[in-house]
Amino acid sequence: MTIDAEIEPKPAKTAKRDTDLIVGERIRHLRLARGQSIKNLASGAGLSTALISQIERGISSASVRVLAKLADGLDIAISDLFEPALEDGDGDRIVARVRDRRRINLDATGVTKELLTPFSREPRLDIYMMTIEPDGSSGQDPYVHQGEEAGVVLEGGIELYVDNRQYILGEGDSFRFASNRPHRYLNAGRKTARVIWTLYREATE
Amino acid sequence: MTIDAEIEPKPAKTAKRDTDLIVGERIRHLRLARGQSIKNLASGAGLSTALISQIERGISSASVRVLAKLADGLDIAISDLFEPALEDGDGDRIVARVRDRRRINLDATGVTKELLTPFSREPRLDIYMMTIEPDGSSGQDPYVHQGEEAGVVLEGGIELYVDNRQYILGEGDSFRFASNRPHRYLNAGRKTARVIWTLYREATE
DNA sequence: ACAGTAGATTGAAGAAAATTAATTTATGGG
DNA sequence: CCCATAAATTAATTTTCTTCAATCTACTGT
Repeated sequence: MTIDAEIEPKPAKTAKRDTDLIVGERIRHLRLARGQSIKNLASGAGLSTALISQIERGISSASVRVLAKLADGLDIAISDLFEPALEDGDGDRIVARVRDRRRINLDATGVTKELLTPFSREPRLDIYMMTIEPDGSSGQDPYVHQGEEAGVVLEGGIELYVDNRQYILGEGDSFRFASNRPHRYLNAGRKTARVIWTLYREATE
Repeated sequence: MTIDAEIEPKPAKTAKRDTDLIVGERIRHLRLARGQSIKNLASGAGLSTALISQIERGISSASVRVLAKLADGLDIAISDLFEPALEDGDGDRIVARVRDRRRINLDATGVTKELLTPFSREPRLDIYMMTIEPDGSSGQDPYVHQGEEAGVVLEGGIELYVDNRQYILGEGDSFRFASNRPHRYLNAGRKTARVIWTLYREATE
């Protein structure tokens, strides 16, 4: 009988070993992005150059105290060092060209909706250009959904209803509200209205 | 309206000495919120009970490696330990009038920034109108902060730099990126540029 | 009330690591 | 080459981290 004294109780530390390296690379990236040398950052943060060198290479695991000093020296929040990396792997583009704009179909009448921001699979912060003809509206039933929205009237005017309250907006006026409050809009004027409309929605997990 | 002449001299060394304690209290709070004992968390995270006790009391400054294990044991992201708790206080207005727009002062040269959306104490989804004169720019050092931003060029053109990559934007072009990627902008053209700039930031405590 | 007991937390000393200061290697102009 | 700047290495010190013992708290039964 073979006695296997080695027991493997731990369920594999998933990618946790790499956290130091990920954080280190993030720090190095941020430092280089603003043209700082290790020595420069070290004096700004009150740390030694050797430590920063090791942290950036993933050899050393920085403590909260050190992270706080580094964040101060880099003028960022500590949490920025741990936010999911969006470095290069994401397929989301940064720029969208005017000729590539997507037109969104709506059941609303007399309304054209164009997505201005680069297309992404996950809805996040998006900007739309809404063109609302006279008598055009979002439809009979108010919208209720997640997220937050805001906008600016560029031309013309609209009537915005939020929680059954009416707001009359002219050129240059703006609005913002949580999207879970019932809302709808209407162009009661004689001129075509153009509105910059922005939406923010959390990524669905 | 009275002009508030109070000056904030310096954000000072914002609570850097207390970061360990703040993080510790956050961990303790999270642990107790799910009815875990130190021992329980220790075995789940693969750490000693004494260490967790010291971290929670602010006596010890946890390293990134330890933070990763704790976050795993608490089933949260590391950044959650540094993000301020968000709350929903809503006394904010829905509409802002064009005549009430607030102008924001910048150290950037040749740039005017106007807040279009209704003012709120907590920054959330905000829309700005940026007017960038020829040769105007965001300044020498790139910005790095939390949140996400997007925008549309209404008139003129700008050069946008994200992660040291250059994007040249003309009228109607748009952009979107996570604000923790180093970014800056510049108007290299001869015409004044006007850009709708939107920002979304989680509520800060 | 009083032991007794079990679970939870804290304290102390040695092992392991992070951190500093000093040195060495590498890189790039005049 | 020589000087200046940046990054990596080495050795000494400080701090974190673990193991284990001690203290504390809450509850049980008599």
